[in-house]
Amino acid sequence: MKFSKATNYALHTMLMLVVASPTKPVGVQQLAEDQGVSPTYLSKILTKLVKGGLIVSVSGANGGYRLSKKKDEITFLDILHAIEGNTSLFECHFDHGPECLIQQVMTEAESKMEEHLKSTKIVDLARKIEV
Amino acid sequence: MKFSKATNYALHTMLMLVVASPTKPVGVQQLAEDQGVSPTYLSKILTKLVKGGLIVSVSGANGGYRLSKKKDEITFLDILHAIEGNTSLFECHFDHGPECLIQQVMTEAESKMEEHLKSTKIVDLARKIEV
DNA sequence: GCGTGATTACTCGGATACAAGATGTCCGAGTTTGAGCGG
DNA sequence: CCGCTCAAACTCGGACATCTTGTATCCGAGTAATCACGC
Repeated sequence: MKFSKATNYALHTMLMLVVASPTKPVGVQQLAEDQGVSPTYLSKILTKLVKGGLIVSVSGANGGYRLSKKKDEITFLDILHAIEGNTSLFECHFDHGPECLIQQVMTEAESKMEEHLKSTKIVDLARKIEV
Repeated sequence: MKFSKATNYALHTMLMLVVASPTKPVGVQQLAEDQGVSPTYLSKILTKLVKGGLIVSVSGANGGYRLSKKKDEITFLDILHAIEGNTSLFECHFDHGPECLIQQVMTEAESKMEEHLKSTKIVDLARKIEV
């Protein structure tokens, strides 16, 4: 039970894209170099962000990735769900009655975390950095 | 990023032990049978709970496992930490400055979840069941 | 009846096996930009 | 100067390779209760 490295890469990449120019795409090579990752692997992660609707890819020369929408709409939770999937962290596999009490508690706990991730946007961090 | 099945087994086992008699130990075979798991595997999980100080094992005939302390002290978080370890869920591997802003947000979110797990005790569920 | 030994019912720990997911790498295919070249 | 072609710079997607982790099984060792047997 840990967040994957891919999540870490995705979060940092998104932060870079928010700081960067909104019109000009940033190449995967530069993003990868800044984080010390291979470009091919990073592109796999970014593909998930594309499918999640957070960024768009611009192919061809001078291509790369840029944000797909207004940057003040992107929350941490959006990124997490794009990478890790949006399934529940805990799933009781038994079939003891309609509702497992343990499941309920775990789901509530998860919601507490998600609430916080939903209320925090990356652009907030970007502002702190730019100061 | 998911809680393991072992966590599910551990939580349900702890619930059974809380409901059971506090003096008489419960055998692994019965616990395993109730959950449809192999006894040998479940014993591995319970060993973690023993090391975590939540339960004690009684060897020999009529042996098994029982709670090690007052049952109204055992929280969900105790069990989770015993099984999953008590390391942070998210760890930024870069060394960009003393504190990673992303790390801070993730740690805060995790704390929200842990707060809830810490404030919920298994005995609360046991009371609901016995009604 | 009582002690002693054997049997039985348990847990414990290590070794092992298997499956799935995370983490990367490699390569071919498609796409756009831009340079070069001929008219 | 214009248009065409071609190379270069990109991303995209699938197919692998590897490593770690979760899940699970098997077996021998130790331990305590119980039963059997002999005194």
